[in-house]
Amino acid sequence: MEEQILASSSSSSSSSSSSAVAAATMQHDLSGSAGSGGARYKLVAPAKLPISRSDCITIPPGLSPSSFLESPVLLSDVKAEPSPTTGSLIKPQAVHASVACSTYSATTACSNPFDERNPSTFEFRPHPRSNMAPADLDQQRSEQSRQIQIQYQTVSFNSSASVKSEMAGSSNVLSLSVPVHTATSMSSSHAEVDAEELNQIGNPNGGMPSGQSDHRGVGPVSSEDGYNWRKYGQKHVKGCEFPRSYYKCTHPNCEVKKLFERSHDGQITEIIYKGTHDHPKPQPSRRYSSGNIMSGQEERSDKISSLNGRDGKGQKTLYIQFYCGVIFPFDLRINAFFFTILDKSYCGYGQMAHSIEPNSTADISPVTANDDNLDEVEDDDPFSKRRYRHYVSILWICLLAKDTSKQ
DNA sequence: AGCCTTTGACCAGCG
DNA sequence: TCGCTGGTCAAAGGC
Repeated sequence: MEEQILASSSSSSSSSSSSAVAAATMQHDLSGSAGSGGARYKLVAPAKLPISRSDCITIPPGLSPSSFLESPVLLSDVKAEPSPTTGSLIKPQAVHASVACSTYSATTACSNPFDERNPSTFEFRPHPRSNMAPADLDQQRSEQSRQIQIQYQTVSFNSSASVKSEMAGSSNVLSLSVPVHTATSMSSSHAEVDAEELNQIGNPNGGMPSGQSDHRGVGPVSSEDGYNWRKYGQKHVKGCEFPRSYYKCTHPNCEVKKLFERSHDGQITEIIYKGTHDHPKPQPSRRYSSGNIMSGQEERSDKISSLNGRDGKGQKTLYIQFYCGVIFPFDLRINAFFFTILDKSYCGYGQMAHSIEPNSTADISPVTANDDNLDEVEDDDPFSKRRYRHYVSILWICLLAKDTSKQ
């Protein structure tokens, strides 16, 4: 099998490209961080990216992701909904392109509105339209000292569809390094890569099966790229600070392998994919088993029900997962929008830890797009301009939270 | 029972 | 041939 490392260190051309970027800018620079004492990562610049910032949908200054919640959305079942990126619809080229562009800009929007200076972390600012009671707001203000924070997990951008096609043409091996700021209290800091859409795109946690440094059996430590992987070896490679783990795709006759290096604190420092899946992603057989995908209704209700949980210390830990998607008025005949999740990894996965007094009645209500917008979708006039005013809109969804407190 | 991780041993390529 | 290295195998054990 011809194998070749793509996106390996640093092609100068990529570093000069403004679009190349994302991944590069999110990489921790290893070479110069020897004295930092922090996590060190191999610098693996992305391959040349065919997309450029200017070509993409851009988010005007001052516009927060929450603004996109104005977009109409049909989100009864995100997973099942046919859409250009779920693979259940044949995607017109134009639409495909817009997905790729939106992907990029969405990523940009993810970091910028929260903290442009530090793409790795941002503060979570509850949406003003959230159904938080005034008392809750007061409490929220009073607790600024323990402000809700989300550790934002950055991932490489070379997982755009455009990149995929370029990569697929030249090699079936992808190597990338991803700095991942994992939530220390949860093994499931994960970003997800739609591997079926993006084929072989590395994802830190994403592809992370239960690693040896994970707490086995605790939390979703699954193959977040949608495929199932089995670890078949681990080796400490010379020159590498951390051991390298070897994984195989568990699908019969699938020869795809992936390697990744993981630091002691759980951070993924390098991922290498070898081969290409010649099979669709397996259906998740159980929660967290593969890609932690459940039906939208099921997942939401599950997370909603968990919102009120607290641990023994009165600490309430919420895990908020951001989704970013594109809405396509794909089929006017059936009066339906198709919401396509662009991949959570583009948007980040964050942990929000929020302290709530045991006796407090304050509960944080999730900022959901679907709640606000379903009514809009149910507009009487199926062809109203209002309905389709956002022909292609980026939508941010805060898909509720997961509480890790013991029930 | 099945699937997974762990881990030492084994194998192949290379200088 | 030998030693080194990266990759893989497979038994054992956990979940």
